[in-house]
Amino acid sequence: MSANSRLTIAAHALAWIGLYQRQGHEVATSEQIATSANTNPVVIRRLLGELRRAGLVESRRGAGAGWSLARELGTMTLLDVYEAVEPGPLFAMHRTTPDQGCVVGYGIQPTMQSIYEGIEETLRHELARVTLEDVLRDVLAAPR
Amino acid sequence: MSANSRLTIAAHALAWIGLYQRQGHEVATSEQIATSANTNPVVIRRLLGELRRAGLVESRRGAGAGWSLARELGTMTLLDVYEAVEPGPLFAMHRTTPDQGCVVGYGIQPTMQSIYEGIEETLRHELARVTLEDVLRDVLAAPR
DNA sequence: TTAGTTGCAACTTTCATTGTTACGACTGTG
DNA sequence: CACAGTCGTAACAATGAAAGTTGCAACTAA
Repeated sequence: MSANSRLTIAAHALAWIGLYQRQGHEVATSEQIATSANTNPVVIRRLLGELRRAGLVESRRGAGAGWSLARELGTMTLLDVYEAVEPGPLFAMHRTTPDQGCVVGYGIQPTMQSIYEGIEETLRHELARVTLEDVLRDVLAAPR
Repeated sequence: MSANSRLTIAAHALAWIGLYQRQGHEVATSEQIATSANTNPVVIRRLLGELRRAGLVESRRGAGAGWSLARELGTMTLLDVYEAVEPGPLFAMHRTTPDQGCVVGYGIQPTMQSIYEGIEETLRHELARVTLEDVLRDVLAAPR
């Protein structure tokens, strides 16, 4: 599966902003976050832009600009983040329509679709059980 | 998420072979399955090759060659298929190592890793609940 | 006014999957 | 034994998504 790292990077960014704010800073810049995540600031801005549309963060422009949390980390779950940054479904159907004249080709897509929907629902429940507060706590608890 | 269709196509192929055998045929060819799935026979042979390594199907060479099930559909779950055809993890880490000098950069990977492992375990349980017999039954029950 | 940062478009790079072609290996049938 | 049909597999092209990069206009605190 060609997994992408969007969820991971988004969680990283949120935890970073949250910690930075707890240290007394107002806003964090995409440059700082990109340095921590070892990637390009534009990648971070794109991701945070999606999180802003989902109401998880806010941005300020101009000098002394940057990003801040729109809600407490404890009220944000990985499901919120997942829905903000992951567009498509977990499993894909055939890239081309299967032979509709064949019994299997005809019935396979609705069948798999319904199975996949159930599985994705379970996945959502799992993601909803973890808050970003949990993530930050675990991050800080990592042994040095 | 760039979902791929390997699990879907593999389930399609297994259901097709299973149904074909119930109609009294010994083996199914990659050509026939490819026609039903509307793809290339080599794609099917590659996938079935992975399923053979996992002990789900058998192949016969020479004239009158083709593929047959190694086990009953009722004893095969989507988890068996998933493990046979999906190599990587569901979610990826950063593509480059995050800044190990940063507290978040240092702790984020172990943290997310452990969360993802729990989620994948749940996913496996869900996949294990569905047999290929279930899939074929649903496929045949699709309204015309 | 200036410096620092976001917002965003456009493009390139990278990578996995899928699709395609080609051909040797194998084996049942006549 | 020759032949036809199919698998097994390598090599390569095509496709598409994500990530990385560059450039610059817009904005705003100082």
